[in-house]
Amino acid sequence: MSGSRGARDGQEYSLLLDDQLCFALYAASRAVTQRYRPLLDDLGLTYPQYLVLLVLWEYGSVPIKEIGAALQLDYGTLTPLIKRLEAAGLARRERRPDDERTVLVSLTDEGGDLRVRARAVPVAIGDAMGLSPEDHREAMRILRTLTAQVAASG
Amino acid sequence: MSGSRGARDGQEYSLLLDDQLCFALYAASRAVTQRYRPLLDDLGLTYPQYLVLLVLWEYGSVPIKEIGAALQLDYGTLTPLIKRLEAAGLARRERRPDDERTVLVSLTDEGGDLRVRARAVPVAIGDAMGLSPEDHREAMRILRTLTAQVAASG
DNA sequence: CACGATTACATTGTGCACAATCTAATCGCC
DNA sequence: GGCGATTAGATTGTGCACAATGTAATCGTG
Repeated sequence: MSGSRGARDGQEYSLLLDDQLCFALYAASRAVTQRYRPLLDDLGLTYPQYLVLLVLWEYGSVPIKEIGAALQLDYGTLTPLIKRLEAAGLARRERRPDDERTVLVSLTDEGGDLRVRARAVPVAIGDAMGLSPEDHREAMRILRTLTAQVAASG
Repeated sequence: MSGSRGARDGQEYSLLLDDQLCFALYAASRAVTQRYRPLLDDLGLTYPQYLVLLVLWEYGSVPIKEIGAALQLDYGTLTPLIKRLEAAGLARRERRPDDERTVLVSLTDEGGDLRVRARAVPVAIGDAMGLSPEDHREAMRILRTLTAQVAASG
């Protein structure tokens, strides 16, 4: 199991796959995304598209930059993604009149209506994760700490 | 088994981005991968390529199927990835003589040598995550629980 | 041994992620 | 008003992820 390896604060860092929190994180993230897939397929969405709609449902009309800030995604990801939402008739893109650099993304009626059908999604996912309320809270706390630390250490 | 959950035992599932553990997980995973990038760039690797090398360093000569089982990745991801490792001179691909269906992946000398330089990577990442030993253990436990539950609920 | 089923892998196509580079609109400052 | 710097966004290219489909080798059973 744990031999002589890099250590700090009594923690050991090996090159063994199963020892790595990073891999556990990466695997968990992909497993959850896969669990989302059949649910989101029914809505005609991918997981990142669903995330963009969460932002739009919450805030209404939003510049792409703010969507990127909320989701930590860049234009290279968002520009084509939002164009696909537009092609699907769920979102609209329009330049802000008083600043033509900014593209405001807003919901069509169809995109707004999807919110009702999406209500069941987080419930189903929360259920599938099968964590106790305490573990759920702990996971949120640790992941936020980790994300903040990792971002700050760059 | 823990039974049904939903909003039922005191947890609430909203459509608000910040409430969602799934998003925290997704964001944390990408943040960690980004933190890996500069470290792995020095080795000429991407994160998934690094994961494949972890498996090879640990087990030596491995069929693609087993690499996929260890990393939970399919052939569509692994076939081109391993071909890039081969093109970089780090890995070799050869058919198993007694079963020509199987492709055994093994390390070149150069791929083996990279292990020494990679030792510093998990240490740096563990350091950047900045979790206490207790939180680190808790995170591993919760993520494994979550991954197992989510996979089983499909 | 024949032959359908299975297995291991490859290929194709779509959609993220993200770095690097580019364009056009706006702002700051004189 | 003129002009360099900044800002918002688009584009291009590489590399995952993963579904769907295809192919060749092997196995199982009669």
